[in-house]
Amino acid sequence: MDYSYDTDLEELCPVCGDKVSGYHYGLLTCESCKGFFKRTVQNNKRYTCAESQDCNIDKTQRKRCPFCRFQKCLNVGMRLEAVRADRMRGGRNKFGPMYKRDRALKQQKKALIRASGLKMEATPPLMSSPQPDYSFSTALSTPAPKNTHPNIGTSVAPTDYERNLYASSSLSLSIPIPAHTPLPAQYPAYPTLASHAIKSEYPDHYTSSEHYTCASSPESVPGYTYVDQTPPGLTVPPLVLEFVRCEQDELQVQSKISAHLAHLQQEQNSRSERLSTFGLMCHIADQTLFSIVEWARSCIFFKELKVSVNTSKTELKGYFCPLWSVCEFYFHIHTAGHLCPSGSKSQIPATQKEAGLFILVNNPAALLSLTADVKLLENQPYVESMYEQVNAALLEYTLCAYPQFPDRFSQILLRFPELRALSTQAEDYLCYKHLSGEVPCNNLLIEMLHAKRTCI
DNA sequence: TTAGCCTTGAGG
DNA sequence: CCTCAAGGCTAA
Repeated sequence: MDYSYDTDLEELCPVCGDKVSGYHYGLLTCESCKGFFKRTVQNNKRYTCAESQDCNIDKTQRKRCPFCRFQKCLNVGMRLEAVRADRMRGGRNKFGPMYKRDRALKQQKKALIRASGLKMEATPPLMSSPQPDYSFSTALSTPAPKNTHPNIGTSVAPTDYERNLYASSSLSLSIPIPAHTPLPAQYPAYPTLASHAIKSEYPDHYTSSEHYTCASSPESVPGYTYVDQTPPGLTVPPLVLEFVRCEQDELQVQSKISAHLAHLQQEQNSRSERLSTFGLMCHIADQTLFSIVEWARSCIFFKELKVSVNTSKTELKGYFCPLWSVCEFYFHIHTAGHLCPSGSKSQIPATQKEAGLFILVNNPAALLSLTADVKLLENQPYVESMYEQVNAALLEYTLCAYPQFPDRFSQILLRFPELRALSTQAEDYLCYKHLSGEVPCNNLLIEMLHAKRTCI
């Protein structure tokens, strides 16, 4: 058996890129960053940066600027509260279940990629490439002979940058393994933002609050199963696989949101006039949107379109429409199921099963939702070809993953009008709130809304 | 101060 | 029992 796919997925320390030695203080890191983080927090160390607080941290330079190294530790999501105040050794902390879940997700992803890699060698899956110039392989900058299906598992060597992207996984890895296999599909694909406060294990030197809000309460995570093997008969289209690979690391996204909420909580405590619940929701939505933009930037199609948060407003204008579509799609999926206050009316998805249907194919489906805006784009042929490819991949995937539900694909497509109606409602509501001055300043949501309305 | 290796101990 | 993430130790 060829396990070379494993090395593609081998984890690198998100702080310095060194080899990971296990879960430390909230996520997978190397031994040295673990030690560094521990020393810093335990001894309440304060560093200063000799440069402009944006030093590059990698394996060779990590010793140069402890300030930026610690900053990066926090940014990638290492948890202060995992450092023990009483210095007790051994045992387990409340992050245990979180680590376990993360392991299970990674395992699943690995199995999926490996299985489909092996499959592809045997039988190249179908995929339409109406315009060879814009084929998937072109998007990956690897020339592929005409009429030969590109095999991303073997023919494409990812760049270091891409390797890093692949190394981290899953904002919402939820590629289904067919119905008979027990799967964590019942899990929220996105952290449940329960307002569950856990007590810090360490007296707080870094924030004024004694409590941190945990994005997902680890002890409330229900049981799940490891999936060591992808069931036979499942062929995952390379494109879907590519989406799986470029998904973001769920633990990191989780802890970023958690850190953001802790920060907000702190601000709330010190501010004279507090944010409304709606204002808080806007902040959370903003955080989510940032993650989406990050995802979009790593997505091969958007890479081709050179989407960047740094591109100028005019440049962005053209891309905001599709980007917005993706965002609204994500936003609704993630908010509908997990962020909406209980009792609030959420039209999608109606049942758990449907929730699964949506979440499971969210990336290709998000791209499919571009269709309505295709005409507004400059690089129309490219987008159209991309649409075709995503379409074909999703169709193929649903047919393979759910052979017992041959109309799954059309079911998904049928949901789009509903989604669009919902997002229009959400936009109107947001506009109304914005006009009445209730949306916090510098809100990315509003910025995107503006961009969208001006470009239509 | 760093980072590789060692010891510990709750939870499975 | 075993696992594995905490803290501890120590040579460079």
